Amino acid sequence: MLQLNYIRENKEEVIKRLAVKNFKDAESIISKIVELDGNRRTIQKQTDDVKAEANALAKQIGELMKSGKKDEAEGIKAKTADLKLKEKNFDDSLKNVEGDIHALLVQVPNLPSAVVPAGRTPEDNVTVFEHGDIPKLHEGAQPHWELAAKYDLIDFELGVKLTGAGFPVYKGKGARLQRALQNFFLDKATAQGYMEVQPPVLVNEDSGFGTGQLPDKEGQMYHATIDNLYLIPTAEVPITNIYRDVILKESDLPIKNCGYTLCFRREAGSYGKDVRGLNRLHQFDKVEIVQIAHPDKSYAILEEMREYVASLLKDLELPFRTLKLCGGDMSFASALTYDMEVYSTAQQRWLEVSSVSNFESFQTNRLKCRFKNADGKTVLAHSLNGSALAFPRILASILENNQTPEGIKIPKALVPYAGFDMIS
RNA sequence: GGAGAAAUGGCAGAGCGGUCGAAUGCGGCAGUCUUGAAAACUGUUGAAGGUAACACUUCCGGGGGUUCGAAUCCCUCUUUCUCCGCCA
Repeated sequence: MLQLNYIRENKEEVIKRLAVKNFKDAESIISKIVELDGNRRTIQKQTDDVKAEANALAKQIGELMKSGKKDEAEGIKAKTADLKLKEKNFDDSLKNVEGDIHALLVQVPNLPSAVVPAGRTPEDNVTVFEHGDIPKLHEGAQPHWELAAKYDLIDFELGVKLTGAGFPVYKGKGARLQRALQNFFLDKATAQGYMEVQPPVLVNEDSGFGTGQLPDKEGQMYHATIDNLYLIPTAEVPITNIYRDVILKESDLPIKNCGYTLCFRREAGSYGKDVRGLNRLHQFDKVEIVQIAHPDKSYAILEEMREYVASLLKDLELPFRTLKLCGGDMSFASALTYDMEVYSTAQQRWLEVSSVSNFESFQTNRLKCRFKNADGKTVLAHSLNGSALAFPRILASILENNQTPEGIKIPKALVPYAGFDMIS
C-alpha cells in the first residue's frame, strides 16, 4: 500500500509511474484519493475541535461535582447534548471517508522503481544475465513427466485419485530427491546468514492483507471457510507477517529469514502444456528467503539476493538466465523483480524457478513494520523476498537435462543429500 | 468440546467512573562521577493523526454500548491460564 502522504505530495509523479505498470485507472483513482484525503483532513479538524470542547466541559463538570456545585454542573451538562450529537455525526463521516480512502488505496499497485523497463508482456522483460550451456541430449530424450513414469519417481494419476490434478505423489527416489532439495536449500541459506523458521501454512486474514494477497487476490488462495483461514501461496506470507506491527531497532536490520514450506495455489484458469507434469501445480515445495531491510540498503540487498539464487543454480549445474521484469509483468506489490529461469532441454523452453523482489515500503506500510532511525523517528522498513528455490521445475530440469541412455545423473552438489548419484 | 480466571507501555506490575497516556520496578538512551568499566546518582524513554511550530484529537486485547465523562461499568469476539473430556 502506498503512503497517503507520498501520494498527496507527488500526485503527478505517482500517476506517471503507475502507467509503467499499466495500471489503467491511475488518473481517476489517485485524483479521487487526493480529493478524499483533503475532505478527511477537514472533517478531522472539525471532529477534533468538537471533541476538545466536549472534553473541556466534561472536565469542568468533574471539578464542579467535586466541589459540590451540583446545580452549575447540571447547567453545563445541558450544553453537552448538542455537542454529543455533532460529535457522533463527525465521527461517522470521518469513518466513512477513511473507509473510502482505504478501499481505493488497497487497489493501487506499488510504484515500479526507476530502472523497471516499460512493457506489457513477458516478451518485454530484459535478460540481464545468462549462465551455462544448454546440454545436447541423446536421441529419444524425454520430458520429465515421461522420465518420472519410466523410473517411477512421480505418480500424477495417483495424486488425481487422492486429491485432484496438480497434486502429484512423489515416490522412492523422487521423494528422496525432494527431501534432498529441502535440506540442500536450507543448508545453503543458513550458511548465507538466513535464520531458518518453520511457519504455519494456514494464515488468517490479517496476514493475507499484510503481504498484499487480500483483499483483491483471494481467488488465488485456498480458503478454509469454516475457520476463515487461508492456505499460503508462498512462505513469504507467514514469514513476512512475523514483522507485522513490529517496531525494530535500526541495529536489527537487515533481518534475514529463510523457511521451507508447502505452497498452495489455486491457479484458476490455467490449462494446456503449461500445466503438464511439474510445470504448474496446486501444491508444491519451496524454500523462501525474506529480508527486512533499511530503505537505503534494499536495492543492494536485492542484488545480493539475486546473486545468491544464481549461485544455487550454478551449484545444481543448471543453465539459466536472469530477467528484469517489465512493468506489466511485475506483481502488484513489487517495485523491482528479477525472475530466474532454467532451461528445460526436453521441453525446449525456459521455466521460471525463482522470483526475487524488492517491495520497498509497500508491504511494510500494510504490515506496520517499522524501525527507529538514528534521529529517533519511526520509519517504514523495506521488505524483500525470493524463492531459493521452488522445487518442481528444478526437479523437472534436473531430470530432463541430466538424462542419458543409462539413466539420470544427479548433480554433484545434491549427491550427499540424495544418497545416490544415478537414477536408473 | 464443558467449567472457571485473566488480558494495561520493551518486560514486570499498580490503577476509587473525573486533572490517567497511565504509579512503581526492571530494561533502553543521555549525563555526572571514574584512567576505563561496574556501582551510585540525575534526567529521559510508546504509537497514530494534526500543526511552520505549538495547540488539539485518538489508542490500556478487537468491536459495540451506558455516561456530561470509561483503563475502570455492561454486551460481544479473540487470545492466554487453570480444571475436566478427547488426542498425535
